[in-house]
Amino acid sequence: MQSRTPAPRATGRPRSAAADAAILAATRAALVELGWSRLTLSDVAFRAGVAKTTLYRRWAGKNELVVDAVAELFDELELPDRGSLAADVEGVVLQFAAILDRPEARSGLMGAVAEAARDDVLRERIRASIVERQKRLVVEGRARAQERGELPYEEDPRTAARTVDLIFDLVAGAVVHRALVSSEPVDADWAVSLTQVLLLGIAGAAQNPAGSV
Amino acid sequence: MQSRTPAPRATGRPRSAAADAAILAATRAALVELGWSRLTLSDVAFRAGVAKTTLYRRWAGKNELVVDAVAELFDELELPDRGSLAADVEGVVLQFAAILDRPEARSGLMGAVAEAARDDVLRERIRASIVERQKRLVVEGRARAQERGELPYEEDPRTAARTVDLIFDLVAGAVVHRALVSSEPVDADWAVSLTQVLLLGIAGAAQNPAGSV
DNA sequence: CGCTTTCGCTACGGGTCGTAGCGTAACTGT
DNA sequence: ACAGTTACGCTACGACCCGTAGCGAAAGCG
Repeated sequence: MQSRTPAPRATGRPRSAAADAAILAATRAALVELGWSRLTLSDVAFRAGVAKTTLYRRWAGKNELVVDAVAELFDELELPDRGSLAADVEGVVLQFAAILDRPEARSGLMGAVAEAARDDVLRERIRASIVERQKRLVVEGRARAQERGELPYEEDPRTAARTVDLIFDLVAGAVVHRALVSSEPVDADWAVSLTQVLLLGIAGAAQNPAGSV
Repeated sequence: MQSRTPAPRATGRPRSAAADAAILAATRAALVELGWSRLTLSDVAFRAGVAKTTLYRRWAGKNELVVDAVAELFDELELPDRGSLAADVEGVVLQFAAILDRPEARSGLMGAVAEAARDDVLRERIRASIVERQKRLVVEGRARAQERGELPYEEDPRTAARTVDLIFDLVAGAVVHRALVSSEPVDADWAVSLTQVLLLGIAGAAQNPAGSV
């Protein structure tokens, strides 16, 4: 979320926090109207009502700016206790899908990931500000399921971390792939089917025909 | 794979098939060296040894060109019979990961998906030439597992198609997300863990500690 | 009230875009 | 063999955006 200022100096004129918010909002608006490739920093600066040079003082370039602008979208993800692991998974899947339905998330997220293929610093920035922000939901839901007795406890913290990572990539990856690559809708039915496979496995899900409507 | 020529005319000078191959190869080379954003059509034309105008005669723009260039990468995916559903899944996951390890696939695929957020035609092109090309592997592996008795047959073709789509998005999405978003390695251990969750579900995989090494 | 940093503004060279125009090359049908 | 048709290579063009530099003014701190 932080622009890239290493340390806020104690002296001199402070940076306008309002400008930061305006710039990030303008970036999202530009993503909606123009998409990734046509988005220009000149345009963002105009929309935000700041000078173009101010933008370059805070962000190294388009990639970093968009990552920060998109990362904020995932702040609205929550995980209310819906009573069961299955219900929790279905809920978060639909929430996540709603975010990915917004054009600023689609083009911004994928554009940033594309650029990260050749930029180690950007890749780490994505991992820190987007991936970690979402992964907390898995940790939370998992702990809750363990309290309910729906999932076993894992003693070794390394094994536990690996499980969390796996579940996260499975769920988030499936939703992203379905919505953005396969271009098919993530609706309630699909969320139910996904959850069944996740909890029971492929064969188990086929026996229980709840996903077939 | 086809450029965009609606119908090959019977008269006049035919288009050079060699030029097509050279252009697509040059596109991949440019993706490796420059990435998505710095790739220019002028550069691709120079690498391929053709005039820039030739490029614009065959493809509408960068997006379409890259989709075609990247789609060819997935032709090398195969599904040899490894004896069990689990082994088949693990094998294809590692194959898929090997492709996604190549920089031309990383930046090209994600860049195209990013642009597809605001381009219906491009989205359909991705679906047709990349998604469908991969989905055949799921259909094949599934049929094989049904013959082995590892998976139940589904009579309703609509239900069956939905299952295939779900499994495809789960596996492909998980691999893509792990490799490109989470930026963590897709190795044999992870492939085993993924397969276990897919076949047995989360709880079932935790009981069988094969993925913990 | 000096010191420091940010901000808005203007201007600049450099690069890419996508297209137009022309002469030439390649292939087809009569 | 010849006319018809299409693809190709080449050059040139205006338009746009990039990222930076330089300036005076504004906003905090001691």
